[in-house]
Amino acid sequence: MPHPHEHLTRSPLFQDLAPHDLDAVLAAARRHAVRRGDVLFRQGEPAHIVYMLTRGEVKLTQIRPDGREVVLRYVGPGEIFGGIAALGHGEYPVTAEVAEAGETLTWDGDALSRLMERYPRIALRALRLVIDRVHELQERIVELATQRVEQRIARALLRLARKTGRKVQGGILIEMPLSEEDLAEFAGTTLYTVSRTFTHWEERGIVETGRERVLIRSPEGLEAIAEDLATSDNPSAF
Amino acid sequence: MPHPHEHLTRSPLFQDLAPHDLDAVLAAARRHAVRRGDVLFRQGEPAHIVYMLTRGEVKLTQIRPDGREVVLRYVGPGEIFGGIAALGHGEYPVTAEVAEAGETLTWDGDALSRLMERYPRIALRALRLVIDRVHELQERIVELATQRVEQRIARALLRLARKTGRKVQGGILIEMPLSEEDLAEFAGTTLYTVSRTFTHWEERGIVETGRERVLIRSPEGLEAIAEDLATSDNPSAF
DNA sequence: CGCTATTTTGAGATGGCTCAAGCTATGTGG
DNA sequence: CCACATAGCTTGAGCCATCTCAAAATAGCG
Repeated sequence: MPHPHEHLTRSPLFQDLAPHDLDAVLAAARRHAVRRGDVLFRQGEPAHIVYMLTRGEVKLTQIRPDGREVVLRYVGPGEIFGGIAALGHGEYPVTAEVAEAGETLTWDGDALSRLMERYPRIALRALRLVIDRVHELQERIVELATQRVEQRIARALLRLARKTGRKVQGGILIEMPLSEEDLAEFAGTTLYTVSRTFTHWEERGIVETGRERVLIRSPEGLEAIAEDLATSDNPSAF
Repeated sequence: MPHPHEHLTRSPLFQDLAPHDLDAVLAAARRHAVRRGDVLFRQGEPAHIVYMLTRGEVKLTQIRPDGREVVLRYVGPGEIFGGIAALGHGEYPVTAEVAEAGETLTWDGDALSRLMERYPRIALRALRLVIDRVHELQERIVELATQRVEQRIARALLRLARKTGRKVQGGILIEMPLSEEDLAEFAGTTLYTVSRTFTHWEERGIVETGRERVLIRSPEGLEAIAEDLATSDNPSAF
């Protein structure tokens, strides 16, 4: 096994802890392999456990009474999730489904609370992390309230690219199975509109898509759409 | 002057501190009267100061490049704001404007950080508060992504009623000047649609509105609309 | 090699926005 | 105290971006 602190130091949450204290944190954690499709917890369940993803990809969704699903966040390696509930109120506000196989570290919520009282820096770090999430969520609210679907899809893609994109020759590949329906639920639209948008973009050479696969050929083109700049190459399109 | 801890104990942030420690916190704070229209800070300014509102009402908005404004939150007495930025990154992500005159307590962000290291419970409390905000923001994202304008307006009103509503005979009065434009920016729509919606609701006896004034006559009616229950009294309306 | 999940495309309906214009309180200065 | 200005509210007409529903094409998977 590699250095046991490897995964922990990767997370901002534990960044300014001394190695000795990291041991204490690690000792309280458990390790689990997770597979695509696994549901780690469901919206409404009592929240006891805090997760950290070390490999893979997890999708956090909320399901409405009418069955419509909204993706609130894609979680990548090094990120914490579920903690937000386990430290706050009693229930998970979202459902966590594994989008790509990987591995998690888990803590008992109470144990983590105690660690935080002992190591206030963890609490402060956690606070900063959650604050970043607030900013991100606020940004999405503003987007949903003011932007058109095409711009929102562009932004959703760029966000995913930043998180799980890998540079390959010819563009940036989103390294996780991402269906058009997933993307629609992330951008707050329908799979039909995503499909049509992709068709247009493909004609303009901005993306290349396949079954659950997206390759961004022109990040600049996407940015331009996201920022609502006049798209000089074809102003009348759309 | 009344008991000096009065305002502090009102805030959940300092709830489980001993009186002696409260003194330390209060010593680091400054008090200011604020008037309607005052801008406490603007989006993009470097964030040094954390605010707590003890009286009045403050509106937090984000303004888009195109000039459109989105209301992200109404802050009522006892609530903290700005802290989210002062503890995290360097800039305020929103603009804070006083919607109703009142009074603030302010701290220097660094000073509060130090208080948190000294009293980890404050950090944990803060974490819980921010977590609550995350839940609220997530809820709004789901709303914006899935609900119709009428439902969103209903929910926006109910949220405001919970925060600043006062029971009067005949209903619940929102105790702050609230224009239809404000409400539109809060619900993610236009003032025209809000006006039309109010007209319908008024005909159905659900609300009573005046210049910057909203009285909710039938909270149940509003809830029904918010939950998208079939409105039995007039299913074909709208 | 057939089954199922994913994607595409068409046609049609519509919710909500935009723009334009008039209306009505509220406050202000003469 | 009145008349005028201003901010807020209402209403109409038209449009169009996006959703809905239906159906076919495609691509993996077992």
